[in-house]
Amino acid sequence: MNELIPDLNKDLLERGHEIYLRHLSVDCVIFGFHENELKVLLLKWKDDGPWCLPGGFVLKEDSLEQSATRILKQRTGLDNIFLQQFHVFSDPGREKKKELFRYASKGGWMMERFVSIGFYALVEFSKVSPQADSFSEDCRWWDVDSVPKMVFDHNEIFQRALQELRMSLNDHPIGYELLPSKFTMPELQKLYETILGKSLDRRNFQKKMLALGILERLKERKMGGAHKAPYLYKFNKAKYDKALKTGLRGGF
Amino acid sequence: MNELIPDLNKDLLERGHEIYLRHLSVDCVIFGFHENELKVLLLKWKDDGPWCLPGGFVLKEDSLEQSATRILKQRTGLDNIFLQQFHVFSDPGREKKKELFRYASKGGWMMERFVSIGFYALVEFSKVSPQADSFSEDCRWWDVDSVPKMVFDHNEIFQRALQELRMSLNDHPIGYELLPSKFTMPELQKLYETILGKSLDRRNFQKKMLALGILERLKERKMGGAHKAPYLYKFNKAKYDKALKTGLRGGF
DNA sequence: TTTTCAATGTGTATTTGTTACACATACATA
DNA sequence: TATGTATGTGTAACAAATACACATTGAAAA
Repeated sequence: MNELIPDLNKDLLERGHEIYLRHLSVDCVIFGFHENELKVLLLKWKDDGPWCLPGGFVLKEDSLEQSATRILKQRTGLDNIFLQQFHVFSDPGREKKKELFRYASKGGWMMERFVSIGFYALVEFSKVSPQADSFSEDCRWWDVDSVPKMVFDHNEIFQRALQELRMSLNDHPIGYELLPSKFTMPELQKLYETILGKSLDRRNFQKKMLALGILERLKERKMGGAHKAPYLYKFNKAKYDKALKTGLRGGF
Repeated sequence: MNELIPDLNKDLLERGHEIYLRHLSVDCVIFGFHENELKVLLLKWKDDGPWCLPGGFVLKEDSLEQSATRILKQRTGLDNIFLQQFHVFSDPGREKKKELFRYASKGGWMMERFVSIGFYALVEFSKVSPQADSFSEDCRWWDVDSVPKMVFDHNEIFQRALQELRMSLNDHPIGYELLPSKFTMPELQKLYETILGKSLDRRNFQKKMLALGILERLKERKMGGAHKAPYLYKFNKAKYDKALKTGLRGGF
């Protein structure tokens, strides 16, 4: 439980409007990469409730980004997470069967309509310790290819996040937030293949990545594997950040 | 005045929360193209108030897209406008000097904090008849290179919209909404050059555009110019729409 | 009527980037 | 010590982007 932000309880569910902006929620699609699989962190509501995206509300004095950061801190224990606003979900009928949510009373603020801002986050899998809140009985990683049916429009939000992530891959570098600081070229390639959902040519991938000029090869090699030891690489953070801002591909 | 949606008046400004979602607004960056210049449609508040982006609020039963569509209909008279959600502006301090807005009383809902969803719209200049509302004394097109200082963070919203438009140009076709149905290749090129803010090679531009396979050359030529008459083209709408959805550039 | 001018239509060589593919190397295991 | 498999590297074929030149046309000027 975070001592600064009171965790939600039944009372707060009804009086949330005293500290949160009405009608606004934030849903986070938290991506991680582990054992060559792209993962997403999901919560499960108590009493055998449905799975859902980690989400929360917007404090009256916070921006959306601050709110998302707070929510991510609660679920992952991490600060300084890569965050990207990607879409606002505002279909008036998006919250189907909300009345079944047993923690909200009929007239409470939570039963009002919510417009939700979708963020996706990229985190280093090994640094995350999934944390459930007082409404959740479980919080764990799912493979992106087999996420369960979720509440409301959360499957749609997740799919949209994945689509945005894929598209951004063509113009922006990725990996710094998802991989450990030292990694091998095959690991980086697996990350790309996993996000894109298709396999790439090993040699051409290496050429392309190196041509971006954001990688530095270390003198070490990764030992312990059953085969030839691959080189370790790290990102040149300055060049990586510049590529994040300016984009990679020229176009017109 | 729209008969379905009551125009705002002083009373409604204070009781807006009865029909609108609190804390939520929509701001629209409406782009048009005229005489080889990219234009944006701005409003000016009455009594020599500041310039601002056309905006409005979200009816309790509407999605953001429906709200933006309604606002655009009011300002331009047009239906079926190309609309693109691009960013949410939620800095708690974004509405500087809001207390100077003389139409809102101190305790009224409008003086509460607003989070604004930015949309950009592309419209055919010649079809638009700019319409002020009861709060505005002027509504007109500005060249994107010389927009005036606007209220709150509206200059930032505008710049962000322009940036998003530029970036989308690399992956998505543009022109259908901004040009008349028949246009010449030089006109299309001018549109690209204006949005990108740089000049392009005439011959290579033509090759690239034709290679996209979304254009059809007509047998007519555009007569009346002082020089050789250029061919007229039109978009193949089906292929254009497909390219809008799937994107143009392969990437990985 | 003829000439001139400026913008349009079209083609080609060069450079750059992408794709496809093959062989040598090295580490752990057997 | 031999083996298998993943890694490191190079090159030819192909496609795309760029740079650049000359012929054509219509209006306007001479």
